[in-house]
Amino acid sequence: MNKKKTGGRKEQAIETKKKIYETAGRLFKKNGFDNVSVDSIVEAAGVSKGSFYVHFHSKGSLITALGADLVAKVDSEYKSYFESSLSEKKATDLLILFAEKIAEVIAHTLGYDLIKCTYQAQLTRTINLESTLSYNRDVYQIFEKIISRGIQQGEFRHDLDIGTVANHCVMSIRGLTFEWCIRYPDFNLTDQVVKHFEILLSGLRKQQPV
Amino acid sequence: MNKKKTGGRKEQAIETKKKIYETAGRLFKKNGFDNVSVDSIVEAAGVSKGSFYVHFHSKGSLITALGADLVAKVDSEYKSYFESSLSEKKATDLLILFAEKIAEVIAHTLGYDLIKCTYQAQLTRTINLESTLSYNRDVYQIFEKIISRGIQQGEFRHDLDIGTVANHCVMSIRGLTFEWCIRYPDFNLTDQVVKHFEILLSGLRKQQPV
DNA sequence: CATTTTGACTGACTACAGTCATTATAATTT
DNA sequence: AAATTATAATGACTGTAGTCAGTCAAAATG
Repeated sequence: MNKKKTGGRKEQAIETKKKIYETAGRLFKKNGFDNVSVDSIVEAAGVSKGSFYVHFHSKGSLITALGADLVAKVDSEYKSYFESSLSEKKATDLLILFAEKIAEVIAHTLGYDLIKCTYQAQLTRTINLESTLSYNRDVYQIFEKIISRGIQQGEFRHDLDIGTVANHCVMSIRGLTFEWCIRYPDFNLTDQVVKHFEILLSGLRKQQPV
Repeated sequence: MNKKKTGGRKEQAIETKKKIYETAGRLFKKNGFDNVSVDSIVEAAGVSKGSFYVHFHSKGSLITALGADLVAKVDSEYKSYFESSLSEKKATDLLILFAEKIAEVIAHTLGYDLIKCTYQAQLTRTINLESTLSYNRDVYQIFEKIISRGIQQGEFRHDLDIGTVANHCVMSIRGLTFEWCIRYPDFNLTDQVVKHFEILLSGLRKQQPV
């Protein structure tokens, strides 16, 4: 089954992993994540099932890896946009715009199937949490910057703990994304995220203790 | 296998369902939700596997049903507490207290295993969403009352849409609970929920547009 | 060059959730 | 009472993720 054209076991192993990864990507794209079994992947890739598990901890971790690649492609694009807009726009608007952008990427670029499978994998703990949290690290940092800018510009309260707030922003989005998954398709993620951030921004209290 | 002591097929069916339900409850309690298979339940209950699926749509829906029973037991107790405290305490404090109480019930009374399995079942859509949302209906209504009271008492802004805000409160808790599941045990649900509601209450903006 | 070690690779295997054609029998109709 | 209908119950079956003892060849060691 193995062509020995490229000598070296290391190179061969990388080749095998790539073959599984690309075959899986193709099949997932064609049939959706739920309709592709590990058996069908390894058959199409021409490797054994055991080999699959040499290279990936689980089906979920393969899906997560594919997702991470997809995220990486999109990430850089809006990251630079928001960092360059930091001084031009109001932090309030920027915060909402950013949250909205993320929601759109989740709902349309990544899509329901991928997110659902990723969230399932996280619940079954078949993937290392790090790989997911690293998705969110960039997002977290942009939130930090927007919030910190908002404080500097006197838009936001001075007593905010930037890290805590940024963290809750990320968690809010992840939470709403979970809600979106379980209510899909009767839940507009973008609308709800925007609404949520508006509430978060303005608070409920009538008078602000400054 | 079936004793005919109680005549009537209906009664017999109810008996069978109860037997499965109680056996499952016992086994889950002993071994945890992840370590009990449908096979082991039906074997211990002395019924066939097919019979299990006559009475329950899936393993997840059985677990959800058990959870609903557990929730029902706890619910009434704190429900009355919060409704009776409505006029005595500040809405702000009550909102945080209530959110905290829910977090505690989730983390300690219901527990990680149950919640995780329920969330998994929701993602795989093996249960009807209604059964879960009905958990949250009571919670939702208490949030509505607290918020509405807060508006009346002049504590909260008048332009709030009560339904929307109450809904986002429920979603925040569910979202943070999901986060708790994937980070368990390195995430203190109660602390994070309280923190989140504090941010939600006070908002980020320095000045409140009233 | 000969030997040992490493680790990629294999595929039959297990464990599990969920399905379905079939059977048995209580309830209903004639 | 006999025939019909409805449905609870059955268990062998399917499809799937993940495992593991064993194979084999490349790399390291002497």
